[in-house]
Amino acid sequence: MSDDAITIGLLQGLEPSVAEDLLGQAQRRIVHADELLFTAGHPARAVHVLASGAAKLVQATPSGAQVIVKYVRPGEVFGSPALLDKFYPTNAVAVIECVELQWPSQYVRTFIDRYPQVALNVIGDLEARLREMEGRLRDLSNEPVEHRLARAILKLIDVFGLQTDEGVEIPFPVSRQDLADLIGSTLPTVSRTLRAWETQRQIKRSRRRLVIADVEAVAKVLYQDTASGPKSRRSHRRSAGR
Amino acid sequence: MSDDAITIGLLQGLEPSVAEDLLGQAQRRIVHADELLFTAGHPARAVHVLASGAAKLVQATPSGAQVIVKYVRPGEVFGSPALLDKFYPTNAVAVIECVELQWPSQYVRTFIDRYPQVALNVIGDLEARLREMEGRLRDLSNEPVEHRLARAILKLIDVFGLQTDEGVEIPFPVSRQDLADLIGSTLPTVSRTLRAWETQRQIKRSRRRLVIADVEAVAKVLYQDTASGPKSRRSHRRSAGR
DNA sequence: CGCCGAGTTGATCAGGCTCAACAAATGTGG
DNA sequence: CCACATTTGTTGAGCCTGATCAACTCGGCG
Repeated sequence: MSDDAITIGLLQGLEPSVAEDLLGQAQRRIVHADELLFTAGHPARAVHVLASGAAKLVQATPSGAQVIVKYVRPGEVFGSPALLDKFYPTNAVAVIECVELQWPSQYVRTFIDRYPQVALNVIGDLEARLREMEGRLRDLSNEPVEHRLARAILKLIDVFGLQTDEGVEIPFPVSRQDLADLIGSTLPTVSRTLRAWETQRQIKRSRRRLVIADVEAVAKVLYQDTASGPKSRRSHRRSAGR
Repeated sequence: MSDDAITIGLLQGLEPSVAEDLLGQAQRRIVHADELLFTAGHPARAVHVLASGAAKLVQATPSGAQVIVKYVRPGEVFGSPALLDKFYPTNAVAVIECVELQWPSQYVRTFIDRYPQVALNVIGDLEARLREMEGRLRDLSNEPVEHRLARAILKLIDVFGLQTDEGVEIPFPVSRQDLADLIGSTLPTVSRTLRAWETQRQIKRSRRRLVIADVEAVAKVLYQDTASGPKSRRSHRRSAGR
């Protein structure tokens, strides 16, 4: 590939020459941090993939609150509503400088007609997102804030984490508000929880970046309740299993 | 079509003869109420569509709680992980007697190669589900139980509602526990809320079915807080936009 | 060096979960 | 067809997590 070292899901399983061809057709664009890649409600005219950087898909609620639907990593397809001539359902915001590839939806559709594998690749990405959303729904329904926060951070590590000498770093700014929007909580609550972990040396912050010194310790939050009482709450939600 | 009056999303946009062909290849099966259509964790070998009836996709959490990921209506594709040789991520339970069509994943894939429109149809269904999940995530993050319940019921009406002389009926049993699992709440809370509406004549129950006498009244819950104080809570979640 | 947005932290309070006991409805057997 | 068993729904009391409000601190940037 004549490109970055990322693997573009959209092109998987295609003959190298074909992939090359499709890649050549892409519109390439640089988007700076905090700029919009696309806007909720606008007609979706193109299918998007990041070549580098990272972006978040954000939905604003009528009441002014925000929900971060997803952090997009390089290689992942987003904006696929374009294939159906729908509208973008979210804002896409670059969290650091990105290189973005775009294909006009019309073009992708004709490409799919010739190489249906492309459609399967899109289906794969959508399925993965659906699984992820199901998981988040489950968490939001049943888990306390502390667990949801731990999961969110572990997920960020898994997807974006870079090993440094200080620990694993998330290579873009993630504010407390971002984390709150990600787990359906509030800034003060996230701050408190995170602060506790910070004093326990599990996590720190260096120049606007999140650095996780002890990933295992964060994971452990999910199993043993951190400190307080040994009484597990929220147990009796359903008396008998089917 | 040689079939029920439902429209199968999977076959949209295909030549009638082609659709007929694919339909003929389907494995047809009757599933009784409360029986499993497929089981979470098992390898997904087929793509599914309901010809009639209704099913729920249910995930069990380790702690024994359940989450209803989705109610499936006739014509909708489910079990699409099969296309990628994955595992079913949920249980699928018939909520009333269903007629189910199945296509072996292998077969669907070859069919997609010939008629890529089928893949686009799957993508359409997946996108719709993703939008739905995003909405639920938003609700779960920001809305009180009462609103979530109203939304869930309105959605059920929209998808499955049948007009009767008593009002709009959901044509299969929906327990309080089901509703709780759907909105991420608990049986007692749902019961209380629903009871309040029942005494206000917005909703009743007749032989295990939910009957909504006054749909507008339920919708109104979303705008004006039902009874209590006129003070809207959860307003200050985010001070300034953007 | 002082400003400004982001983060910290305390105090307060309430939505809704938990526990628990009772009532209603559905199903079963005599 | 009625009595009992089992499941589902109702309702009360109490409490806890986490939201809200608000004041203050920190850190980066002009």
